[in-house]
Amino acid sequence: MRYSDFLDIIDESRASACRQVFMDNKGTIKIRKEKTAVKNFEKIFDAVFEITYEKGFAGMSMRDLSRKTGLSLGALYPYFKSKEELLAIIQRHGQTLIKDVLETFCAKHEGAVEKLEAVIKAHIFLSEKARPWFYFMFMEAKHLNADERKAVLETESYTEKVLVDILEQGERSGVFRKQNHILAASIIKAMQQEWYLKRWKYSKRNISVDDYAEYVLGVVRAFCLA
Amino acid sequence: MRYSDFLDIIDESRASACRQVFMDNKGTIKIRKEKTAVKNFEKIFDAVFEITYEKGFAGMSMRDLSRKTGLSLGALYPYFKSKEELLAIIQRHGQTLIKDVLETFCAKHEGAVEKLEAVIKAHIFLSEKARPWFYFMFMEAKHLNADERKAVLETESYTEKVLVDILEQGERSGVFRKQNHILAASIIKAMQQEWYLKRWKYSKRNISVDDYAEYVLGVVRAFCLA
DNA sequence: GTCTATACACAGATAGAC
DNA sequence: GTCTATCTGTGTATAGAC
Repeated sequence: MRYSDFLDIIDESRASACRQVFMDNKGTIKIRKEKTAVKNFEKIFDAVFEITYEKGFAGMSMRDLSRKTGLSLGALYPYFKSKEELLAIIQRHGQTLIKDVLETFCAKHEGAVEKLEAVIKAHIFLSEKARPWFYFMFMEAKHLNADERKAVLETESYTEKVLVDILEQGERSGVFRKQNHILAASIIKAMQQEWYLKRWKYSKRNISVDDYAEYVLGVVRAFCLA
Repeated sequence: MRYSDFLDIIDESRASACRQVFMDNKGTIKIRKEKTAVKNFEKIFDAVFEITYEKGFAGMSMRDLSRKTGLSLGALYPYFKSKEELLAIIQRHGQTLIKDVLETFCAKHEGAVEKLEAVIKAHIFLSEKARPWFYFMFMEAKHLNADERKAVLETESYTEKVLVDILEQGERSGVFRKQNHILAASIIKAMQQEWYLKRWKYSKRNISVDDYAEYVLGVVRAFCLA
């Protein structure tokens, strides 16, 4: 699977993400018209990611956000009831995104080797497609309140468990070697994370997401295959 | 080399770090007595790391810092002329720490394999010894001004280059296989980073720094050795 | 839905007594 | 060296006109 194949399979666009956010938060969002909401959420999220990449979420003032989106301070609040809530909205959507994609690609294969490769690549490709979202989720998780933070840890455990289960399945069927699968899964996750945390390094060096994903799979084969 | 051996070789303690900071910043620090300065810098750094781990550096107010250190607001400023300067002091010291340790352990070996293993372990062990420092450096680099930020990127390039040079040396002497050494170095750095970014995961699971370092070396051998 | 104007809490930083 | 008191700017959030 290459990145272009991945894009054909999942239809993840900025607009669809914003529509999803609108549906999931109808309770707190004061805006009634979907079209308006989607259009402005696009502006808002883009602005949040851009400003936050520079100075962090805590360092972003609502005035910064107002300036960058072109919406006034007063016009922002109908979209989220507080700055804290805005953070939570972004984090929650990111988590469902990850879970949905992993489930989709897990279900596509039976054999452990194929399943592992699909799941690893899907995660890297999703983080490429929604790079600012992933970067934001990682860097700003600490600013969530206790409950939301717990949800992040649960997603973290979930994605690790997906990998561990596949590795165990492969050990039983003899394709993967016997080893500490938790450590193996952690290393895999570390390599996936590298892609969206240090993206600038790879852009500068013309290393594409396909290059990177293939390299990671080579490493994984080297230390997992029996 | 095990973690305990590493500790015998480098004499890195909280007090020695604070003494170094005091010496390196005599120009801006208003306190004259070394003993006082070291004692309070220990309190200050501990407090910064603890508060920042919870809410980030931008989210830490000087009043938070005052409360946690037990020093009044007015008593803090003689130690650094602004909050921004406090951030820079911590980042600068962290960078010299990394460079010094890498140089020390690079010089200890001739062969590429031994050199690579020593350098990888030294970095992981240093990040274990100064864990909060490393975590802080990574998470708060974005709040530096342009010049200090450039210095961080240079340290990043430097540590990567150390690895690439060793991999190339080993390729020439036939012990490492021919491959994209930049990607190899990046993956190694990603695994090192994992240790201090997700430390809680490993504490919870009773995986020691020696366990982790050995596992990483196993992975490295699997995809680097000829 | 979006605007302007504003409430009021809290930030970083300093002055000057001890 | 460290304290308390305070200056001044900026933060989030809301009210009410359009």
